[in-house]
Amino acid sequence: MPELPEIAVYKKYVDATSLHKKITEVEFGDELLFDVSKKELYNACVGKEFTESERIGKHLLIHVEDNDWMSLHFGMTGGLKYFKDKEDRPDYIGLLLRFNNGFHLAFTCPRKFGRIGMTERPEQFREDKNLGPDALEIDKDRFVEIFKEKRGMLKSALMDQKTICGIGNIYSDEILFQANMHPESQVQNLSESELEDLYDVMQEVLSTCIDKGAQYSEYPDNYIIPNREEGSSCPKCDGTIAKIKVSGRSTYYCASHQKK
DNA sequence: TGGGTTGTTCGTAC
DNA sequence: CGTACGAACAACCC
Repeated sequence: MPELPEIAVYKKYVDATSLHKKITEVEFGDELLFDVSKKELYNACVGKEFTESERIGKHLLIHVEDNDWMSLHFGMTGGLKYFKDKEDRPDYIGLLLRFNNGFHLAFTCPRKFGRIGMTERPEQFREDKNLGPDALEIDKDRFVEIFKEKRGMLKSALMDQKTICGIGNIYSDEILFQANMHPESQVQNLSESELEDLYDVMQEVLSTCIDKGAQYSEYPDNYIIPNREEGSSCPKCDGTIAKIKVSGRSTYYCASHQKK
């Protein structure tokens, strides 16, 4: 379920399992490559090690020793699995790397919206993808500056990857729920102090969710994510969760404590 | 069975 | 140029 917190957890996972081991084989499953051929990717990786990784928004970049960075985008259903035994091999593999210790790293993606590429360096990638500052790394002043210039609906702005990157449908709902703000509020109507509050809540939600390993079941009791269902009772007040469409996406909020 | 789904991108309209 | 909307992508899940 890949938005910023999930990718942050994938980064930790890659760092803990897959760095500094020689890659001995690369296998391709479902076609997820863009701007790189199988041959290029294969030649870039075999005989090399991963040295470090970086997260930019919902993208994970992994540096190949003496070479470029592999870029992973997880779409709606992408995931990673590090495994050794055949019976642990996951389904829906898009890319499979074998290491010299007998383990494998699989990039899985049942719905095939994931993308794998290569890029020279992270900053280049950010420019090419037209990504705004990362939601977790941006500082408060810059956030306020950017949002003061924005128009349109608050939820759309939070989800717009070129405004800030990393937040998608699920976490924008959570941030607005915790900030007591309506998803359809117009950004230009927010005061500077409201933008500062929004920033603080955004940091709090993202870091909490990363701390919890992006496991919904571990999230605080007053989060909407585990209660993201029309008609369920609000975990923060005595309201009821409503469902609307914003930016074409299903949006859940509490009309009692999230006012426009 | 059909509708819904955590993401991105495109065309179109304003 | 920035924003809004719908459709498309693919396949699983209930």
